[in-house]
Amino acid sequence: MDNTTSTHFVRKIIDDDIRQGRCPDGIHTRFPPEPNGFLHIGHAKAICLNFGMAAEYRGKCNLRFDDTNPEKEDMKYVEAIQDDVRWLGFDWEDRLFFASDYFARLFEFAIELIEQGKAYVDGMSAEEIRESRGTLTEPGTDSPWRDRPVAESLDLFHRMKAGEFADGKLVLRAKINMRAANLNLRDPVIYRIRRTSHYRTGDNWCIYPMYDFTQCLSDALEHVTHSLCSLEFEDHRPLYDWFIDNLDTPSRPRQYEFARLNLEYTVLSKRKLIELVEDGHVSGWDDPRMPTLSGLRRRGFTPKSIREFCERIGLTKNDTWIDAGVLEHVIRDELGADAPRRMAVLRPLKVVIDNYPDDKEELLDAANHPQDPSMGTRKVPFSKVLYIEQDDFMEDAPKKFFRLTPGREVRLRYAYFITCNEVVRDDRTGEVVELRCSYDPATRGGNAPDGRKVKGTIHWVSAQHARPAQVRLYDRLFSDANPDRGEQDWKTCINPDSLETLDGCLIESDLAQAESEQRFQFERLGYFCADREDWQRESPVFNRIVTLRDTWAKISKERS
RNA sequence: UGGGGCGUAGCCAAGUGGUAAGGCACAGGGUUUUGAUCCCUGCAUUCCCAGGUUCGAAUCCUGGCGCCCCAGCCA
Repeated sequence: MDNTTSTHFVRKIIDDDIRQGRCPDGIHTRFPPEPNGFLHIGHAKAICLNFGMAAEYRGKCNLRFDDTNPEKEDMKYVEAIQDDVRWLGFDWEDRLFFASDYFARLFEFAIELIEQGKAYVDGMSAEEIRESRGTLTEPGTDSPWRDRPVAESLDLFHRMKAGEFADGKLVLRAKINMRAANLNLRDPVIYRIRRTSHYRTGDNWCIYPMYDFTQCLSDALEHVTHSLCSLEFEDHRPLYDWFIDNLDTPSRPRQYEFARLNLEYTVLSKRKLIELVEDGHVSGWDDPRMPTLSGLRRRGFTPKSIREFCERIGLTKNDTWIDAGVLEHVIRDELGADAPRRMAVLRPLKVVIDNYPDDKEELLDAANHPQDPSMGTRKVPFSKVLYIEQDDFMEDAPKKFFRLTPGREVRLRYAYFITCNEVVRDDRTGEVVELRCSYDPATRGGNAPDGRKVKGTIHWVSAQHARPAQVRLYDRLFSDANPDRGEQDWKTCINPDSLETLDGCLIESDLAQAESEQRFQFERLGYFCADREDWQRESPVFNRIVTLRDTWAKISKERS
């Protein structure tokens, strides 16, 4: 295990700030989601960073909903987001905030700006504003309203608030510099009229502040010391600082930017995730194939594994694409150590042990975790008719196949050595429907007293004791590592085989007693989780979280 | 042709003038009643390129090149 916690650049900044005595009251961060969608693994990176730094430096981290756009936001998202942050393992204590709670303060700040002659009410249309903004290479031009008297702007702004103007008729703009090389400084709009009911403030307001104005001032009001955001806001930092420098704020926060996460074989843009949900490509925000936290949770990922993932991917300003294998690795690593082992047969093939008494049954000892005796053992019932995995039998087996094949002996895990003597086929289809085998009573438990070895060990269940279950096999949602690459529409590379539902699975009987969200290793297959939504004792449903590493699959794939 | 960032292995990532950490992936070997786990071993003569400074450069200087972001009354 990797024990080198990196001193990434944010830690260095904080260390330096502390050393220089810039944070006398400790460090204070915040996670500021907009409640317009569900949180995904990319947000987890930000959450772990913000709450993580606060915890590490014994500071505080607020949860603040950045809800300044009533057209997109909704209460159902604020609830889902809180659930997800809590599930991830973080606690904002009594510091649950909403930017919308600051609307009155923000309005006052705007007045303060106008009074200083640093903001003005503009009467140009959205199109006119866009045209006068200039381009990347050409400067913008001043609005004819730019030098409107302070008193007039003040009056107009109050009347905007009072609802005297139609949507889009007027805006409040910061008076900075229309010729600035940084477009964000070309007199940005800071308030717009939007006669839309807000999910929290209702119809109290018909003017709403913009992000740039809201974010920095909210940070200042909350005494945030380190405002961590993603790289696309780097260009906004001068604006962030401009508001703070020009207003009488209770504190002086600083913004720092890091690169957002890109993960192979998925998409992490809110717009695209919404589209996947709304167009029915997935069953919902919590579909186990989704990179959302609720999706990962339903799939069976643990909060700890997500946190570990966020630790491993590092924190820099580089554009990064994280290998899908990293996520698989962290969950295998955790569950490999923690998950109790059970046997389950996903695609059953009937096996009859001819020389085993018809009505006999016995209970065999099986370890719940071979590497961790403290997890104990259990009794597994054995009888004449069993089921094994179809993949564990091959009629014309290549040399390297060391599972069951006619005439060869294998071990049934924790049970007996068996030999396949006869293959029974369906008369019409020719399909193998049953294997007739014999067992060696001396090999009870899986060891031969004469010391003979078998190369293969396979899992099994007893026909009369096993319970039926549905198992859902998940694969990556996209067939291309980067669905946005090239000209193609990202939706053309949605993997049509990302979900396979298996209905005739047979599981050890005690698995049917599991609680929803309980995780197990199905030996030789992978890690599985009792579905959070659909699990029922009468009809168990398991989701495959991830397979075990499978060298054989690799070998057999190379052969074909 | 503007501004802001970023370039160290297939993917992440340390390193800040003293001779390229670590993880993932991959390959080989050992242990094994899970083809799993675990354990070894290998995996950048070179840090985007080219010059320069220096006894010594991924680190400093100069000049190139490449990639990402910005022209919402979104965040």
